[in-house]
Amino acid sequence: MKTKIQKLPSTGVTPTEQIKTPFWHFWKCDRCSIPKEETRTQLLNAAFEEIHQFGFQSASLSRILKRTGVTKGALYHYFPSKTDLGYAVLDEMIREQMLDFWIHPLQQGHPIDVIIQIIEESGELMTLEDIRLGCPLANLSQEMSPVDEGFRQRVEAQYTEWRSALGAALKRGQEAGEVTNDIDAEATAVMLVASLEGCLATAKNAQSRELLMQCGMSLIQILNTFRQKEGEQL
Amino acid sequence: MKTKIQKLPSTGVTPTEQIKTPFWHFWKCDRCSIPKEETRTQLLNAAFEEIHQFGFQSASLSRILKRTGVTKGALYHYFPSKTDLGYAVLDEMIREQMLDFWIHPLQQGHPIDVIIQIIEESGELMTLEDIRLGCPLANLSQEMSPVDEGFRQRVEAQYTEWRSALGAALKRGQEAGEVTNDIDAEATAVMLVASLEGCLATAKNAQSRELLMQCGMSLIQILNTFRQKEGEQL
DNA sequence: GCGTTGACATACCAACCGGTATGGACTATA
DNA sequence: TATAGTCCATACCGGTTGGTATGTCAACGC
Repeated sequence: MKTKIQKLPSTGVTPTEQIKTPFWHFWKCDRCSIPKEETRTQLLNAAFEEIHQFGFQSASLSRILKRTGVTKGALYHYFPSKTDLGYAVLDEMIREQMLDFWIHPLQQGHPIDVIIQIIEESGELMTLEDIRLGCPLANLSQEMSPVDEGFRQRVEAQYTEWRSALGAALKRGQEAGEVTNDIDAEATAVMLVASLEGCLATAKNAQSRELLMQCGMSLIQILNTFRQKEGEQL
Repeated sequence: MKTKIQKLPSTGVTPTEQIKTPFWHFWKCDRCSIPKEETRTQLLNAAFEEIHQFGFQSASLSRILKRTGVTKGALYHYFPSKTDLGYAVLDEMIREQMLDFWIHPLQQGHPIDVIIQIIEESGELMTLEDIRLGCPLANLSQEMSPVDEGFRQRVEAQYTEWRSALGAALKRGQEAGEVTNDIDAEATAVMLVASLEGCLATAKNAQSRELLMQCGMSLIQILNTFRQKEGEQL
């Protein structure tokens, strides 16, 4: 059984600032759960930020080294190449947040309620900077999928996991009589992920929270049409 | 009044191959309407392809020059910088196809029918290569919006135009009693563009036509719920 | 004929890129 | 105490980048 991060008792102090960051915000991994800040972790964090800002191909190793104060020798001690550094960011940092943010919450509760809640919360909590930089997974996907097969497959694995979790939740909802049988759970999951990422991309280019909210609201409206109407359980 | 490209009388010869390429296919501008292949046009075409493949930042001027056989002197004669070359691709090539593909068709007909038709046609007509490379507008948006304000604004202008055209069409449909008044035309337009680009991005990373179709079908299903039900015109 | 202009061509540049070779400090083990 | 392995640090490398300075040459105006 996996332990999940819970809301801490209000001590008045914000602890790791990792608590209130949902939705497309799911990647906000910065300095999350640092056992000790070893060189590798530092590099991973800096690489994440660099890639998030400039994309992978335009990410500069020397800039990463400058940020961290780490030397090139150290970097190439831990990672055989720039590409592998990118893979590590994808596998270790981005994936972790995806799990916390979507996969785990989707495992229980009324699926439509859960999804809507994640959307609403996150729409409010995202900073403009978050909006401006966009979803790291989507960024890497768009940039790297035609260029590097390794990236493509890793990203695809994460999207597949996301879609599966959504699809399973919807199907569970259908069996529980909470979700209409009019929809194909799997196809709807595909569409939902696409639309969510599309909303993020839209807001990113517009650098507009308003557009993000508007887009989210339309999605929520659609989600509500997926509810099983009262009195027509099979 | 603008003249539109029509289906040519069937002479058995494919004329400019520009005819059957709808939907997210809308950018397929390659060698479209060449008055004479002057150097500038050649550069523009090659730059488009290079950027489409590698993204703008990783697009290589020397590779563009190699492809075209044009020299660097010529390039810098027509374009003051790499960035301006990118702007030109955006403004002259991508925009043209956006107009042909979405803006103009949306100006008449039953809006929902028109949208569905574009989706269906294009889902079938896209090649795997098209899917793999994704929508050039979305690519540039994702890559450049956080990095270069000039790109961001130009891309945003095109998205705004697209959304406006969709929103206007939906509103027209509402007034004509074809589209339900339950939806907010503008918000729905925002969501539609987001979802369309999301579908494309999904299929791009998966390199899967099947996923594209699945995603498109879900969207079409949603679009159909926007139809005004019979007998409840106000 | 003569100067100007547009349309290139050639050569060159500093900056930066990812990557590597070498070596040294420290630690754990034999 | 010798040896091996980990964890880096420094110096260096060839290749590529976007950009520029200079030159050429035909066309055109006068």
